[in-house]
Amino acid sequence: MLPVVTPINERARPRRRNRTRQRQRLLEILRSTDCHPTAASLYEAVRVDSPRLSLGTVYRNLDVLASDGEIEAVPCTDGAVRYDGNVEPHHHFICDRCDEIEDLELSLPRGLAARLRREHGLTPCRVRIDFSGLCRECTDLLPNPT
Amino acid sequence: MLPVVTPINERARPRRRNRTRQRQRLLEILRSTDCHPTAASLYEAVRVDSPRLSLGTVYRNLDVLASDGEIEAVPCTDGAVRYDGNVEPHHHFICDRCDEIEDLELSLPRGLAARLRREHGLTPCRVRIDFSGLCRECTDLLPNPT
DNA sequence: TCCAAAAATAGGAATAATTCGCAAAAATTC
DNA sequence: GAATTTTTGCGAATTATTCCTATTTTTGGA
Repeated sequence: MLPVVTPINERARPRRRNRTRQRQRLLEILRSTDCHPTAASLYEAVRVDSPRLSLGTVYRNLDVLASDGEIEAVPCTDGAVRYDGNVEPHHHFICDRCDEIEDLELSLPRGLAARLRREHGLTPCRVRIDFSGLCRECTDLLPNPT
Repeated sequence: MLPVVTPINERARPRRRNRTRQRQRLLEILRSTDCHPTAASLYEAVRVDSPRLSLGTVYRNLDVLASDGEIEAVPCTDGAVRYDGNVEPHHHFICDRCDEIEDLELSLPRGLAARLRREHGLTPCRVRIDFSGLCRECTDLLPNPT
């Protein structure tokens, strides 16, 4: 049984965050790329400079960053979780063949949230739209339809 | 390095599928509920009648059913994968608090696929829109905003 | 109805992904 | 720079999923 929702003033106690080298570095990497790395590949990347970094720290920091809204976790169709340093509202295109994720700046129907609340009684906080199919490169690899 | 895309006529060799009790039962359960169970809870459910069912069989069959288009795998924000017996085009609302998934029949902007192809060179096969936030029940549990 | 071939299963081992616990180290506050 | 709090590294534990293989089930044909 789930607990009753914690009152706003008691939850998310604004615990102080120290600025650590490790967390800083992860954020840096995520912000400097268009890719959507997994925890494991971030681990590899940071370890080049800081071989003592532990995998647990990577996971811990990705959680922290995500819940602070500094990054976004992207669950993929295959169950993998990837991370995105782009927190501007946007959506994704996930390639069925090479699993690459591409950011999509797509205008979306306004008023969708209002409609959900009005017609369904739901309170949406996030909308995630993932298109999947073939990216440009993989489309080009397909045998030409005759 | 990924292999070149297999030509259409060579792939998905129509391997014969036997009709097994186990797979049948999983499909039955998924079709008879609005819930979006995990592999583990399906395992529990089937084991009530068939205690010899193995978890590997559940996973194998969920994969088979999904790739045959009989069910749909729904990757959630927390990384969990849930399964959906409803394969009609629809979207989901995932509650941030109780993790329940609700199907949403929502009309979506037509021509989105065409636009993606035209403007981005992408070939979308599926569009998955997941809204998340609070479901009706969890909205009601929130302390009243003053 | 019985047989042979192919597909699927149970069961368990193996792997992968993620979380946890805790002592030591680092960051922050004063 | 000492006290306090947060974070880390490390390894162990957990969870989710896949893989392996001998056995069983299903199926289509004789």
